Amino acid sequence: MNTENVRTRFAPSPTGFMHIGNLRTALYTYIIAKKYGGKFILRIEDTDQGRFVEGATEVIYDTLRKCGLNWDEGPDIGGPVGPYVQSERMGIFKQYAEQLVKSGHAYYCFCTKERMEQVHEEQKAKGITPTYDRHCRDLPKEEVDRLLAEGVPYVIRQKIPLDGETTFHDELYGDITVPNADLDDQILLKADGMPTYNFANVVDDHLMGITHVVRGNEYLSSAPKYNLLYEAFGWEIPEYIHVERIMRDATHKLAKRDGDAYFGDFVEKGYYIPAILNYIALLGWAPKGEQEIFSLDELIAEFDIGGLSKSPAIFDPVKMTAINAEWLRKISHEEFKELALPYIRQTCKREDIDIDVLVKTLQPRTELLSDIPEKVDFIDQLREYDNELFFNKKMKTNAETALPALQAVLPVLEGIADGDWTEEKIHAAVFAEIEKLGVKNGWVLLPMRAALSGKAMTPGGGIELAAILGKTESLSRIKMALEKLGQQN
RNA sequence: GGCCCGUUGGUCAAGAGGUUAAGACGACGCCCUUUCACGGCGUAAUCAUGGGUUCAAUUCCCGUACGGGUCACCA
Repeated sequence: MNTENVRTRFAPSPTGFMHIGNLRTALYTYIIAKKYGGKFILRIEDTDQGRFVEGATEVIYDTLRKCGLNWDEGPDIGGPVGPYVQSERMGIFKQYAEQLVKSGHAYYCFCTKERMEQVHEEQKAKGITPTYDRHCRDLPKEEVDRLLAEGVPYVIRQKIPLDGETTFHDELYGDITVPNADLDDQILLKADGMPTYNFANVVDDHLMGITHVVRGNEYLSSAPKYNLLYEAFGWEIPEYIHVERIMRDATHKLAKRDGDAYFGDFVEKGYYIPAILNYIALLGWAPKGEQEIFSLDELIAEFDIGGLSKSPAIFDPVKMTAINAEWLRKISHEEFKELALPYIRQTCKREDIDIDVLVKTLQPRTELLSDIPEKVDFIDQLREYDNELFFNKKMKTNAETALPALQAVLPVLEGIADGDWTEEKIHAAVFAEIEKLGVKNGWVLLPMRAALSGKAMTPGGGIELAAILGKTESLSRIKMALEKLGQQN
C-alpha cells in the first residue's frame, strides 16, 4: 500500500445521527491517515435536500470531536481544496460530465423517467435485471444538438464499454474482476444538473487529492464503475479499503429500532467514549498481539490493514460492556471520579460523605457509569430491610449473631474521635476488636455492612461504608439495627 | 433472479499445507475475600458442506448450502 502523502476522507451524510458503523469507518479512516502522517479530511455530503435535517452537521462535528477524530480540513476550518460541503460544490460537476461526453466516455440521454419505469417494468417481467437499455447511447450528434437546443431535459450517462472486463483492486479483497456487460450506463449528471452520488464522489475525491478511500462494503459493487470513470478522466485511482458492516445478528444489521445503533445511545447508557472507540475498532479488526485495550494513539500505532476482517461482525453489547469496565478500572482515580460524580449525584446528594472512599470502592465495580446511581442509593436514605439481611451462610451470621456483633462494635466506633474517622483508623479499631473477640472477620463485618446499607450488595464492605457515611450516620444506623434486632429477639 | 463478497467455539477472532486450532468476552468450577466486585487458576465449546489437488488440508481449487451486498435522476 502506498503510504506517501496520505489523504483520507470521511464523507458522511448529515442524517442527524452517527451510526456506530459509520463511526467505525471514520475511525479507520482517521487511523490510516494518522498512521502514515497524512491528512484526515471531513466532507459533508448533503446533496439530498429532501433529507435535510436541522442540526445534523453539528452531530457529526460533535461526535468526531468527542472521539478525538480531529480533521485537518473540513467545512468549519477550511483547507486548500474546499469547499468541503458538497452542496457548495454543485457548480463544478457539470463541466466534468461534459468533458466525458466530449471524450466519448459519456453521453446525453433524453429518456424520461416514465420511459425508464416502463422499460424496467418490461425487463422485470422478462426476468432480466433492470438496467438502462442504452436507447440514447448512439444518438447522432445532430439529433443530440437539436434536442439540446430545444431545451429537452437530459441526463448524462456513463458510457460503459460494451465488452471486455474491469478489474479493480481492494487492499482487503484483492483484485475483483467483472465483465463490463454487467455494468449499467449509470447516470452521472441528473436532469436538474446535479451530480449523482457516485459521480460527485469520484470527482470530489480526485479534486481533494484523496489517496485512500475507506468505505462500507456496500460500495464494493460500484467500484468497477468508479475505476472506469477514473480511467476516462485519466486520473490516478485511489486505494480502496472496503470494510464489512456491523450486524445485530447474522441476518440483520444494527438498526435504529434496536436502540443501540447510534453513538449517542451508548454515551447515554454510560459508556466511556474511549471504550466505545476501542470496542468498535475491534469489531472487524484484530490486532497482532494479545493486547485488547487500546487508546486512540495505541490504535494508530498498532493498526494494520491486514488485520481487517472480510466478514461481517456481530455487535456484542456484553463484550462492549466488558471493555468499558476494563477502561473504567484502568483510568486514574481522579478521572474516574470526574466521570462518576454526576451519576453519584443522581441518587446521592449528601455532601458530608467521604466521596473519595466511595469513588474508590465504586471504580472496580462499575461496568457502566449508569450502574452507579442504583449502587449508591443507600447513602442518602436507609431503606426498609428485614433482619434476614443479616443471614450469611458461609460466615454463619444471622439475626442472632448480628446482635452481639453490633453490640461489640458500637462502642468501638463510638470511641473513635471525630477527627480520626477515616477508613484506616476505623479498620484498625474494628480489627483490634475482632482479634480481641477471637471471631472471624465476617462475623462482625457482615452485620456491620448490612446495618449501614440495608442492602444485600454494596460497593465496599463494612469498614468502607462506615468511612463513607461518616461517624454520626454510621452510629445512628447501627443503633437502629440494634433496636430492630433487639425487638425481634 | 444476474453479478459481487463472505462462512474457525454462543460472540469477537488468531491462523498463510504438517499446530495440543491462540487469545478475549460470555458460561461453568475453584482460589482469594467483610457482601458484590477486582485479581488468580481451571473446564467445556469451533474449522458450514461435498468433491478434488497433495504424503498431508481449517489453510489451495471446484461445486453446494447458508448469509450479506448491489442492481434508483438516494447517498
